[in-house]
Amino acid sequence: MPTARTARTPTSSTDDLLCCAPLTDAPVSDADAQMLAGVFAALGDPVRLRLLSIVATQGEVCSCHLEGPLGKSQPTVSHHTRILAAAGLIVGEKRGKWMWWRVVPERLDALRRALGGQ
Amino acid sequence: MPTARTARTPTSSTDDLLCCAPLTDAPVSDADAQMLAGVFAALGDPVRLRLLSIVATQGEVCSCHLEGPLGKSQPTVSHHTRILAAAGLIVGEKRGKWMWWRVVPERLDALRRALGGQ
DNA sequence: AACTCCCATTGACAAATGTCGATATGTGAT
DNA sequence: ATCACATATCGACATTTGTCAATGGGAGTT
Repeated sequence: MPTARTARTPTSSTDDLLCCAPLTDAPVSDADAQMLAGVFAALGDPVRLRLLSIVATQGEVCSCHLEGPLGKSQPTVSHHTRILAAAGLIVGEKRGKWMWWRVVPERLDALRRALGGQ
Repeated sequence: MPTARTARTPTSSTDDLLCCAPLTDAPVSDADAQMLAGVFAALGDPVRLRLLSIVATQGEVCSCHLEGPLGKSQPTVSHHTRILAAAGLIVGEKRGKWMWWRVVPERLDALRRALGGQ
């Protein structure tokens, strides 16, 4: 059995509030891995990625405007918005009959930080 | 039915070689969504996140050093390394009996860019 | 009131996924 | 050649996941 190599400096400075330290700096904890995996899993579906991208570029979109571009049924769209919202990637606000969705930029920032690389 | 809001400038400058334009700039294409979702799905499992984090911090790790920390069987570890490698997040090199894994930083960079946010 | 529209929830189903035991392949040492 | 060990693959299984039809609950309109 060989021995390990080239260990890097574990520069875990200040864990940011939104998420966890970069996973390239130190082995991610079990709890952090659980939470992070949940967010990445939310992005691990092409329909949800397109949904998120549409909301991000439009700024604010109601569910009724997603059914068409995504080519999915209304329950399916609702399903995906719920998952993205549970992951903290989008938030919804009900105004009248319509549900307006927008992205949470801080969440995307936190994800980018979690991916390390500075 | 309401109308869309605050469309942002679609500044898709030059699609970088490794991946796609930031999904916050313009609606991601169907093909790009498919590919991106595959990579994110690879990160959407806590065991794989811990595996990747261990490899990233150690610099180079052989499979035999992952079984213990991950608390998973040898076939399961092999399964996860295969998925991460297929996603282009790690690469393996066989030296003697051992398989050495290391991360592909460019792939993480591409992912961070895909998440947009400057 | 009744009607229409938007959205969430439920139930069902096929498909994909994570896990492990058993087995196969390959490498190095004796 | 034989043995020991590291890894990959196969088969099986339970669980999760993506999808839609059907239904229910609100909100606005007539």
